[in-house]
Amino acid sequence: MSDDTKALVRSTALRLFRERGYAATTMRAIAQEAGVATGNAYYHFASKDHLVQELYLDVTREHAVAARAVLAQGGDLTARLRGVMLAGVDAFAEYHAFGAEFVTVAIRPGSAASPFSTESGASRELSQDVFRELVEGASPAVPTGLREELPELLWLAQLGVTLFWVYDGSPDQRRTRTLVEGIAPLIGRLVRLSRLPVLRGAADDVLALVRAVRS
Amino acid sequence: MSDDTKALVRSTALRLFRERGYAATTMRAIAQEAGVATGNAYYHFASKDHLVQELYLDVTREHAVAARAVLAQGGDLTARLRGVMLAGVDAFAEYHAFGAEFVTVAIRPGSAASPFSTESGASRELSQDVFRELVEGASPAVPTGLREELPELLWLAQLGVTLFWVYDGSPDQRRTRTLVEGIAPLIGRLVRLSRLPVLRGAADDVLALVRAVRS
DNA sequence: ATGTTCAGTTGAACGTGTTCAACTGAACGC
DNA sequence: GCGTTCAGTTGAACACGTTCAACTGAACAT
Repeated sequence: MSDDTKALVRSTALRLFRERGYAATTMRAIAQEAGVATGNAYYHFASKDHLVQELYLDVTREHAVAARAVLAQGGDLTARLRGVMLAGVDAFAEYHAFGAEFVTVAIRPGSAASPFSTESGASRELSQDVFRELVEGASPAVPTGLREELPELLWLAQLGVTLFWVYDGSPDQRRTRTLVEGIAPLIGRLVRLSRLPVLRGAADDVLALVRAVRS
Repeated sequence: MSDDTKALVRSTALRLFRERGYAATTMRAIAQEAGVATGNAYYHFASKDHLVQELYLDVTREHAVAARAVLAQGGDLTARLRGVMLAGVDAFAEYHAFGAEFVTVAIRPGSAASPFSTESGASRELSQDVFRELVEGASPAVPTGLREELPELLWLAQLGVTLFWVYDGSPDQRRTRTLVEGIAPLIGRLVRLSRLPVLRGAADDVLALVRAVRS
């Protein structure tokens, strides 16, 4: 049946991606391993990028589950951000050997696997929801002025951390973990300070900039 | 002569990149247009990425010249940062249609064209020197604690702005310019505030983080 | 003159992602 | 039964980046 074939191609592709990475996994190998013709894989998935996109969806789902477990424990913004970001590093760890390749594919603006693409909508929503929960459930509560924009900013920060992770050659991605350990309290502190008169202006500028740039 | 051939391949490639973009410029087309065999192009340049790298070097040089003209006018950190970044947007503007492709190539960690690669050393040094001048020549002077790390941070910020620029579909890259107009005074303000007791801790954290993460 | 070397050059060949005209067979209408 | 349709499937074909064994010819040694 068609649906079976599609699922078979999908799972075969994901397995090979995990085993061999992106470049070393050829469309011919995927098709052969799945027992179908190359053209058939293309009937079900428009391109190799669309298959990678499926991998992202898997990983994002894993991360969302792990992140929700962290968020269930409560905590302040710093603790929650730290937990969610570290859960991300853990969820991605399995793929670090090929992470560079995959992020490369993801960052290509035209790519289906780009975090900003229409095709990635599902992963993106899933991931942004986690950050929304992160912000909304934090106690003490995040200042109201920031509550609306912060989730998206944190999601972007997570993308930045992931970009750093790609280039991180240290064992077990220690440097990325160090970055997270440093950046979470830093963001937490800045959010707290944003209510102070001296920083009020800067905070407003950030928000105004985000809004101006988005439209 | 060999050097002539190399220069010819180089200039032909750069012309075609400018005219057609990265993907649409094939190695065969470069070779044919230059009147040499395909293999000959590979004798002089290890890969297509290495040819793109030559384009980056050109653009970086243009940007450095424009940036130095801006810096010669003096000014405070905000004005200088704004000027240098806007000069960057202008220098890159010609390539915006294909910018996405090129940055994609650049960001691939293994790529010769990556801003962090050994091969890009020349462009990187050139560009980082500009930001060092930017910081050192600013008046009022940048706080001593920041003076050492800030140039590299600003260089990274420029990379971030460039990444944004890639995705910026607005006419004349208005949104990127808005981003620069907003982010320059923001950075300027934060640097000024970093001396205040309330922010002193956060500023130290940022520097400690940068150093911890770099090693 | 003749032989030797080797940087420079050639173009066919390889494996890749992707396309596409052709084929298959189950489902459906009559 | 029979014809028609079309989602699903096939594998050869295309253009690409890249490799490489073979060739060229100027420079030099004998």
